[in-house]
Amino acid sequence: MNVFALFQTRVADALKALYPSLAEDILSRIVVEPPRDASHGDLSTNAAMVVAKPLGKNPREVAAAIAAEFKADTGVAAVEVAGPGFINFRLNTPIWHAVLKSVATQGADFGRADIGKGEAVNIEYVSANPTGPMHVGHTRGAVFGDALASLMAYSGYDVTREYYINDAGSQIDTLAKSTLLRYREALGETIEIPSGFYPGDYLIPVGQALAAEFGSELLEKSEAAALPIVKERVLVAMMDLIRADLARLNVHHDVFFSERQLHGQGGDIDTTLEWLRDEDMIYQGRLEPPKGKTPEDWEDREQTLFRATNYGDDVDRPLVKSNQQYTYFAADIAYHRNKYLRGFKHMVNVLGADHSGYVKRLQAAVKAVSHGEAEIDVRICQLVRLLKNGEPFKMSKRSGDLVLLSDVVEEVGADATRFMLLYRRNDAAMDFDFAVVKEQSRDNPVFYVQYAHARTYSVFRQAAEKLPGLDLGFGALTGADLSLLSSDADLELIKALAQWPRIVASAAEAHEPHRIAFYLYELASAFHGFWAKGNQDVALRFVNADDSMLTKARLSLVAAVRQVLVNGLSLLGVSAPEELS
RNA sequence: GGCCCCGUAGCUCAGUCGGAUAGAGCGCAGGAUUCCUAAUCCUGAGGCCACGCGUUCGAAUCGCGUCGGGGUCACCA
Repeated sequence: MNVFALFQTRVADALKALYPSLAEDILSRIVVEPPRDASHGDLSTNAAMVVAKPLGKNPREVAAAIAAEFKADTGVAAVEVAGPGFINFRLNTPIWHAVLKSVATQGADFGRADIGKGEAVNIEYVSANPTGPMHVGHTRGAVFGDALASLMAYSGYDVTREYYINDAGSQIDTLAKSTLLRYREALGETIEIPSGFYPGDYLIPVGQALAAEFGSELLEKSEAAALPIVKERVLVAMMDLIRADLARLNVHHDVFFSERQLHGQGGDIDTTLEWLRDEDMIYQGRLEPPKGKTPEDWEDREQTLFRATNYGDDVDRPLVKSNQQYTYFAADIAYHRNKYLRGFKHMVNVLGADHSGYVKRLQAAVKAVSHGEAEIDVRICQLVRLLKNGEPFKMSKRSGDLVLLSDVVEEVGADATRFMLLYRRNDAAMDFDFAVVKEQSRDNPVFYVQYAHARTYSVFRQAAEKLPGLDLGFGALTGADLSLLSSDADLELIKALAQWPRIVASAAEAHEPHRIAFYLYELASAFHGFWAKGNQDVALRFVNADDSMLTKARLSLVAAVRQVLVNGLSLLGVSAPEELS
């Protein structure tokens, strides 16, 4: 039950009855939300101000007319016009008790919405090159994409979580060569790793596995013959490594899409370019060097260009390199056409800040290959600066100069890592201080929220102890007399719960999972606040040994808080422990 | 030089498809535990929302410009 959506509809209906000429798209701009100042009431709407202009009427006049429609409503205790034309509603308590009831009956589905209407959305995230283990730079995008996917699935989209494996470029050739060296090392040779190769220890076991599988057989082949075999093995090994790293963070994908399958004669890239040519989206031409500084090896040449400028990009983009291979972008156009042909009209890509220059051409590509039928939202995750006590972070590394994702998870745990990364807007750079994130204290919102959840279990333990005969089962609680929950403190907490569905909807629409994290913090705060009131006022305790009826009602409130905390934490992929150790 | 992101309390950040007196945590000052976990709560101080101009009933939010921080700029992926 979403109280806000309910009144949005009712206000819109009232307006339609009053002014039949109003267009639907104007009505859709009406917002019903809690007023900033709670003393203004429970709900507030800008409806009158939104429609006043198209109607050519005074906002306060319209507001008064709408308000009159609700005067006789039994659910509405008071309705008044305020300020420039806000309409404020104060609701009667049975509505809030109905919300509480619906949390119990809907359970994990309380907050689930159907804004996606079952439409397919493809969310691509991580897509790190399979050349080694995941490092911290990948972590934010991984967590963000994963949480966004959960959020959109919860909001009625048919979500596919996808990982694009960049397994076709020259980096992969270098990876194979590096692995071949490790293979020779495993056979007893002393090797030296040239600069430009991948020096990481993680290739040693791959070399050993090759030695175990092939003995010295590969040495007898030419490098050209051996490399493809090595490449197959090392790609599998690297993807296993990456999947294992992601699993540590509780990040998962449905589809791993290989770039290599797009290449080759008659492959998707060929057919896509042919199609683009037929559509006159490709031409042979020259590019201007970038303004400001010309690259030293700039070569003015005629090349195959995609008309990206026709679709909002700043320049047309090359599709074929000077060595006649396809550019990365050519493959990416084919890839996104493939997504479109698989039925995705909604796509989301989660990219790192270093790819922000890539956004426009990606949007251009999607627009072109779908004739404008598909849309792609590119979410950029800004850089994360690693700190320890305010100092730039260094730690012992197992490979290269990079701090690994697995190091971070080992150091602070998956829950804290995920929550902290999701407790920031994705498009703002952030600091990640290990000392703060590790500290299980008030500084750390993840423990604050988990503590609130654990406290709900504590309440039930207490109830079982103090009222041994009391039935605390689900059936008993749904039968509780909720009208006993009439204090301001009770209602305040229920109203916090009532926010959940609209928070989910707004977060899903905006593709902003951090709103979930902030809401959970607020709900936890409301719950901790209620708890503290019980210290002052016995009547506000959850457990009252001499009043089992009130206790039951309060316990159903506690159960509802727990349910919403669980619903939110599970969207974020953060655990909800019954006790903090 | 072009493009993208950011600039809000001492610090870290919410709030931004225009809405009422701009919020939270930390830090600072003070207070709460005979009673459900004080890993908690309550009170207080603290702001030209970087700056200027504009759009209108109304701007932290939208537009233009300036300043400051970060990212990025054919033939890498």
